[in-house]
Amino acid sequence: MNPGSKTYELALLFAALADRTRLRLLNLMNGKEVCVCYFVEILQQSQPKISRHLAYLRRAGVVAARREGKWMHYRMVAPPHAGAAKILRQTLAALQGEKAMQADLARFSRACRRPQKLTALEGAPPPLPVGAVKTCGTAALTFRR
Amino acid sequence: MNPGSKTYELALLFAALADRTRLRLLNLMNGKEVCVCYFVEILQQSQPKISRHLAYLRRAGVVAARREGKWMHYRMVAPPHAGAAKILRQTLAALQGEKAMQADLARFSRACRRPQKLTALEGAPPPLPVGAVKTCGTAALTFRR
DNA sequence: CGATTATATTCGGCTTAGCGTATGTATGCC
DNA sequence: GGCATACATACGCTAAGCCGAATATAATCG
Repeated sequence: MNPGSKTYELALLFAALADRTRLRLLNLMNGKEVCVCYFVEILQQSQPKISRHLAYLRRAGVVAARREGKWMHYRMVAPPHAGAAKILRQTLAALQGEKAMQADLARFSRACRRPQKLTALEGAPPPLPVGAVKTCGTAALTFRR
Repeated sequence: MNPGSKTYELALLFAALADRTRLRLLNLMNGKEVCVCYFVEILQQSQPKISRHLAYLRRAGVVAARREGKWMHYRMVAPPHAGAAKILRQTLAALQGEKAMQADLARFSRACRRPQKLTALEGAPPPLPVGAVKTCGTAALTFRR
């Protein structure tokens, strides 16, 4: 299959990436599968707002969701288009250079280390590296650190 | 200077790329400086529409313009952010795989070879490879805001 | 000067995005 | 069943994008 012959709309990927909140979400999902409650806690944004942006990413085919009881886990999905996947990888790499993104990740690992300090995360399932969970078909993405 | 420490908004670049017409324009500008009349002719879109999208790209800092008499030439400019520049390059490379983009380029070179066949391009300055034109620093533009 | 050419901007309408708020839905627990 | 939790979606709003049509600007030409 020639990856260039597919009529994949690159513009749709860019529309999905054209929002700061969504970039922050993707940065947090880089390499792991994350529960929604973590996004709400780390980004300090309202739950409906987080959920709406996750839905946007899901409709754009950039992420996939998995239910585990009450909780929903989100992970990145490799775009079928090779060029799009490369752009996404490049984007994640660029985000890692931003101080705000690094701060998000720092808050994230802090929350993971001491979930008891955040009552909002009591009993919440911890994030797992992508691949550690059976994802029933949809390919997950592993971006290098 | 750490390229990642700058507060460059990646989301703005993605917003600029999140439109099919603008991607086509960028694809045509890849490596050369192009006169607006060529865009109108190749894309077969109205002149105001082309001009508006070029203005969008200009405001996003992705392209720059140079006036030559009646004509305006547009060229791409490298984003100051290293990661953004990489993403832009990657995007251009991905576009080259699309058949529609290849068709645009084919129409382009055909128009360049026989400008007399297209009365709309009679006397229009031909596109030039980037670097072949003196761009006079930043003073190339005289747009009112 | 006026006329023409090339390009830019404005205007009005339509569509969509993004937000806060409220409400719906799915699951688990008693 | 009833209730709580975790998340998703609908609603109403404002802002912005995109478009065609009309108009403005800038340079050239006679």
